[in-house]
Amino acid sequence: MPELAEVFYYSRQWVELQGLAITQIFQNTAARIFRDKTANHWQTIKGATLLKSETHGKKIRFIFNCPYHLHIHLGMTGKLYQAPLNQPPQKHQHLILFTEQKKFIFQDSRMFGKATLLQNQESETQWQKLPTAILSPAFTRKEFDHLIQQGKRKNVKAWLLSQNYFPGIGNWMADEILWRARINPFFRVNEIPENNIQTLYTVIQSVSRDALEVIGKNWGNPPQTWLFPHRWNRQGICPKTHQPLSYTTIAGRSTCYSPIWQKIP
DNA sequence: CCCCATGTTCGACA
DNA sequence: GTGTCGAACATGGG
Repeated sequence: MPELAEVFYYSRQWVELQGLAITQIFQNTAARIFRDKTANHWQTIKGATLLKSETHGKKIRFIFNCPYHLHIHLGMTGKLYQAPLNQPPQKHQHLILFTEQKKFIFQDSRMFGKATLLQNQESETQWQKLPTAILSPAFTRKEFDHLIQQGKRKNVKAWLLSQNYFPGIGNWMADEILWRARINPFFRVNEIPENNIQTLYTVIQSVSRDALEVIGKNWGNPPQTWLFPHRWNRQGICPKTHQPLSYTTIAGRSTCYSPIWQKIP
């Protein structure tokens, strides 16, 4: 489920961990989410305190006052939340950080997510190497043109889904972006009409911003003026044309678009 | 039973 | 080297 805004939302569910000392750790060590065995020093965060957390695209990291940082990727079904200490354990809770007051939980049924403990220096190095965030001032039109050059032969949807280029964009965001920019998802990047390029550049940023505003803060429901609420059932109606939406598979992902609105020239 | 799923990675192939 | 495609990962929902 999690894309840019959902990942941010979940990262905030652990915000109250900040300043609390971790008294105990529970790990379902057999769970696939621990498959990156870069460090096996999980017990060192026992007694540590969370200083801060941050997200970048779909990645989250937690910085403790100890030699290791916790990196989390939520995969398809991962979620972070807190619960009272006396709440009985639930299925698929693979990592639990206990404090005196509450427990902080990483739950993931399909286990495509990941939890990794990285030495501070290694964590820093990896974080510095991440691509330009869409909402950072460095995401300039010039930078965007560079990404267009790199992706020109690719299918536009596959290109938007590349985390190296557009960190945080996932399947529903890619569809929302192409719909708002009126670009047909079957296009290749170099087939995008010239006068749609600037729109696309703008829309990538506005969809990211809007998603964070609506979903990132309180998991609100996006308005009916977005493609979002119409794309889930197979009989959606385009809010622009009031005609049925089309459903197909592109780049191996389910794709929804409005055929007249996102017309082929 | 069937098909589908908001993610990523890897191998096969044109 | 490029890009595309399908499968795989593991589970639950309709």
